Amino acid sequence: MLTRVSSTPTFKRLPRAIREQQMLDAAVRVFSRRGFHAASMDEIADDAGISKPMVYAYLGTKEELFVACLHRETARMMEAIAGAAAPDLPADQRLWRGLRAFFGFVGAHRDGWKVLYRQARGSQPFAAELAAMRARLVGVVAGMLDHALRAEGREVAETELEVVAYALVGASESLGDWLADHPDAEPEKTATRMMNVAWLGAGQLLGGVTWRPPAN
Amino acid sequence: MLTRVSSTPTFKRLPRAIREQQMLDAAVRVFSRRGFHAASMDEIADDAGISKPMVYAYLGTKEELFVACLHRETARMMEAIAGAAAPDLPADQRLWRGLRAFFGFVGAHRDGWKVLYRQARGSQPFAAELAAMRARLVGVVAGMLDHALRAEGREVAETELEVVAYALVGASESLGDWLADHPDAEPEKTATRMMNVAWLGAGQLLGGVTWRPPAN
Amino acid sequence: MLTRVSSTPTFKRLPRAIREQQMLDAAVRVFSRRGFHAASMDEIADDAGISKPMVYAYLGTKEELFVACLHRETARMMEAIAGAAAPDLPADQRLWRGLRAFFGFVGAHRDGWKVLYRQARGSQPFAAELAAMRARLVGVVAGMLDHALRAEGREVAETELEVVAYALVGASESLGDWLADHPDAEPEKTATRMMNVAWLGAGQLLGGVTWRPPAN
Amino acid sequence: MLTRVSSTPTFKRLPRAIREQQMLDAAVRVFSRRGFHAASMDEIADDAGISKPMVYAYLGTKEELFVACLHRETARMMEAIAGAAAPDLPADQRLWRGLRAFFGFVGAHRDGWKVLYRQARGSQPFAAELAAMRARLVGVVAGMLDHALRAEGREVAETELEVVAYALVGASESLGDWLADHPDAEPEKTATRMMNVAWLGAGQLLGGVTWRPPAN
DNA sequence: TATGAATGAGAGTTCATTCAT
DNA sequence: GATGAATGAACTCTCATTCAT
Repeated sequence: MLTRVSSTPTFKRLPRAIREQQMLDAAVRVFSRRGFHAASMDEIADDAGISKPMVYAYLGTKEELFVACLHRETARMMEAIAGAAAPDLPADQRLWRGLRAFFGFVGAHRDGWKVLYRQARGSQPFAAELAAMRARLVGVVAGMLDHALRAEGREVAETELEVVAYALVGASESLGDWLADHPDAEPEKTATRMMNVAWLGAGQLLGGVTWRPPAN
Repeated sequence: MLTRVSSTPTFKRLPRAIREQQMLDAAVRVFSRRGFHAASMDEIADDAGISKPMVYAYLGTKEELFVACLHRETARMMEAIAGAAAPDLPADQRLWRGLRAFFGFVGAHRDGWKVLYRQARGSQPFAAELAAMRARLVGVVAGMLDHALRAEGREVAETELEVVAYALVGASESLGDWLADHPDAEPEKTATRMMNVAWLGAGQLLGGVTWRPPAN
Repeated sequence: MLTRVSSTPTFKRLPRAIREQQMLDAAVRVFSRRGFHAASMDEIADDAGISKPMVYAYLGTKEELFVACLHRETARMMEAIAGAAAPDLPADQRLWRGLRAFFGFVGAHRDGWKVLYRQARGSQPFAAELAAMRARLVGVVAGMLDHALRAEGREVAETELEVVAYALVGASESLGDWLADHPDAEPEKTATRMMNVAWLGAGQLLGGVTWRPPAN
Repeated sequence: MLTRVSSTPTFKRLPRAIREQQMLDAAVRVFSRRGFHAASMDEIADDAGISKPMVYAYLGTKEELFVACLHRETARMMEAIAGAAAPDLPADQRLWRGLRAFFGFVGAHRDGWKVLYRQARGSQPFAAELAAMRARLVGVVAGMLDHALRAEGREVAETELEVVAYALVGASESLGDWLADHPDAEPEKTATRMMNVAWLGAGQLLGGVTWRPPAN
């Protein structure tokens, strides 16, 4: 029930760009708290301290609003990672810095991460967006592995590489998700652990060691 | 007058036990297709070929229905895995069989998997259920690693082990998710790949090789 | 949700007359507990230890069932009162015995009374039934007053009498209602108090004393 | 093209305060017509000439809406009575004016009265509200009696007084209910009759005359 | 620019009632 | 005589979305 509240208007007539960021912040918060469907435009507007029609005027439909959140968070994350893993570093350095940036981002933007990882996934309209981002990540990781591999004069089928990369990305996502739910966990430590699993496991593969299923 | 005779008579008045399974099947299908919120009880009832009130009479609320699905699918999956990874086998054998069972299950019950992995996760009321299952898996995997480790006279802090196990489980889940979306992919092959990453990576760790973050 | 319960059937294949009374008992209980609308045929059948179709077979529609309850309780109450207030007694004796019987009935059949007084009243389909019963009571009371009056050689317009009688009946109903809600109250005492108000007030009127509104 | 001009434009976009009153009016009408359970929010919205969501937005749940009606009508009635029966008048004057105000209110707000008297009573969630109002009335009446009594140097046990007051209030309610169902009845006349019963009956009691049950 | 007022459409849930066995 | 299985129809409540000011 709508109860009348005499609210002291905090800031009015803000320039559009700022209002939009406020709204996106609120939307990310609410989507992360409730999930896409359970989130209501009312709550988002409230949380942004603004009236519903403004949200529609600036960011459009609920779906469009979610996509906008997705875009912003995706961009932020990819930027953070790309900025850290400079392509001219040696492979292990790149991987390490990438992981550190990734877990750093998750730790600093837990809400954004939940939106990205938990809401977008599985909801048909947004899965594509997410898949694209993951594909880019997988590509980058596969590239690193391939590079390191060639440096040692070895070569592995592309599919093979991709699955390994996919598994590494998946493991990182899971650990990231775990991090998002544990406010006290340290991103840096988590990154180190992931690096251990990733680099050593991959390293073996790259070194030519392979496990093969038994005959039966 | 033309009387239609339906060659396949839609069976009516079925005993409860059967109807319940039909409903759960339908529910799993619809939840996997739409997600929890977007799924409507109407669609589930329709898909089960029965009227809505029966669903409520037998399986209760939408939430309770979802939990029932969750239970059934979780149980099925854990059974499949536990049945395959007999505890008296050597660690690598257990891991391998467990993974094969896991990917086999995902391949055979893609809908069930989506419900488990994509819907339950992140939706507050169900996350706990899921987390419990994952915890059991992580525990089992950590146990395997620990066992293998001790066999070689080595030891690793429990937390360390758990994070590694968590990463392996996470990677498997991601690969499972990927499998669920690629109808043509072969579960066995996916299992093999995962085994490679897991066993080799873990093997290194167990062998005492460790990666350390650089000074800066 | 319908949960399967393996119930040990208490008595089966009872003769119709008994089953009907069981059902009416259950119905009165449930209607009194929940009110007409909030009561569900399911709960009534359950409370009677019988399946729903039997209720329909024996007592018909929910509305018909309620009317049946109404009839039975009304008849019981009128019987109790009529049996006590023999027409050959002096007026004050009749009034006193009638009141005692009335409050005795309410005290002994609190559920029945609630059905009568709280549910039937105001619900269009049943109000008539109730109004009829009240009319009979009012008639009896008015008759008593008239009789006593004539014995003293006085006379009062019929309308006048009826309103007084109506007020007395109303007061008794209210006190009855109060009694139904206070399990520890003593019916006899309540009857005495009502008798005081009724007999003295009426007595004055009958004695020719009248209160008149002031000029303004 | 024929453009219709509605001479009485159905005003739209009314301010909240007005709409709320319109809704309450409609709700009282419908609740009185159908009873709480049988009334549907659809019908109430229709009757108010507005869409359902507005009702929910302004007045909340069906239950809350009913309570709001209850509050408004209770307040109105108590105000009418309290305003009439000024405490500095002699007891009989107060009683008379109170009764006149009461029956005047019932005559003028028949719908409101039905809601108060017939729906709220017996429905668990609202009975308390009603009981509170009745308790206040009973208290006031008992106070009047006590006052008049002491003026004559007499005294009666509190419980005794309360039951008498309760009976008087009950009688008035019943007469009020009768009035609500008889559009042609005159409130003033009904008040006079009630006053007769009340004042004379109470007067006797106050004068020390008492009726006692016979030995048997 | 900004918002209170307003609604169409639909979801979950329950219930009286009836078959078919 | 007795019941488990089954449903059409309502009803409460919510939400994304849009006017009109």
